[in-house]
Amino acid sequence: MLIFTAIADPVRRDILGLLLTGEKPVGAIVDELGLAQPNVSKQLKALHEAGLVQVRIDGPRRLYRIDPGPLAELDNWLQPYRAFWAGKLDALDEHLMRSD
Amino acid sequence: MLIFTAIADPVRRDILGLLLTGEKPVGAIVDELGLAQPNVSKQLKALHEAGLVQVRIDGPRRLYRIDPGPLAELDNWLQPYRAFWAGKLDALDEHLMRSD
DNA sequence: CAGGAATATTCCTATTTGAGCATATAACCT
DNA sequence: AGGTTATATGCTCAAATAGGAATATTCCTG
Repeated sequence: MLIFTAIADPVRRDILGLLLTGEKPVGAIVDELGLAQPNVSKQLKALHEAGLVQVRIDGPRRLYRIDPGPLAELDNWLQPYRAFWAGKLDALDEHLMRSD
Repeated sequence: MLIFTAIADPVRRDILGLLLTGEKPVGAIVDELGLAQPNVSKQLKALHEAGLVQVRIDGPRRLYRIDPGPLAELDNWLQPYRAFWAGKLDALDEHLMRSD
């Protein structure tokens, strides 16, 4: 699954948000999001296939954590567009630059 | 439509890519992507509803251009995750910093 | 105002996908 | 080994959506 498709789902974005504070077992995500466990597992599988999370086995638990690789790709995709919103500030920027 | 959903579609990403070089009429996008005109119009509508493009009427033509607002939001959403891939370079970064 | 070019809209269909539920697998403990 | 906890998988259904084809709308020109 592509990064773009992976983050299109709000549940998957919520999961990534939770993992910002560090790796978590599935159960913790289920508790915090109030969703059914099978659905959380399925979205975690999707995130894993997209390369957005990695798993670490800890006894009976699976600890999921963020793998930022695909997010860095997204950041890279975004790059050429940055000129557009940066450009909106050009007039101000150049004014300030000249004041230096 | 949310920005995340809007950029999940490859055709819509292609259209945004074409608009990087400036505003274009629908026909130009149709020619360059080799897609049927109604489909291009539909995806442009989706992009417009997502706030990703703006339209300017020029006679019988509609000139579409990028509106970077939602992309800036995406950039903002990405922000907390940057620490993760930046962190991967910390060891190297700090090493280089100390060399200065 | 008639015709033609550019674009939008509608209808239909096939595919995808997320949720719910039931069930299966895996690991730990005694 | 048996029971319990943690997680994954399979099945089915309903909703969303992209594409194709036909049609409608808008605007310019003569």
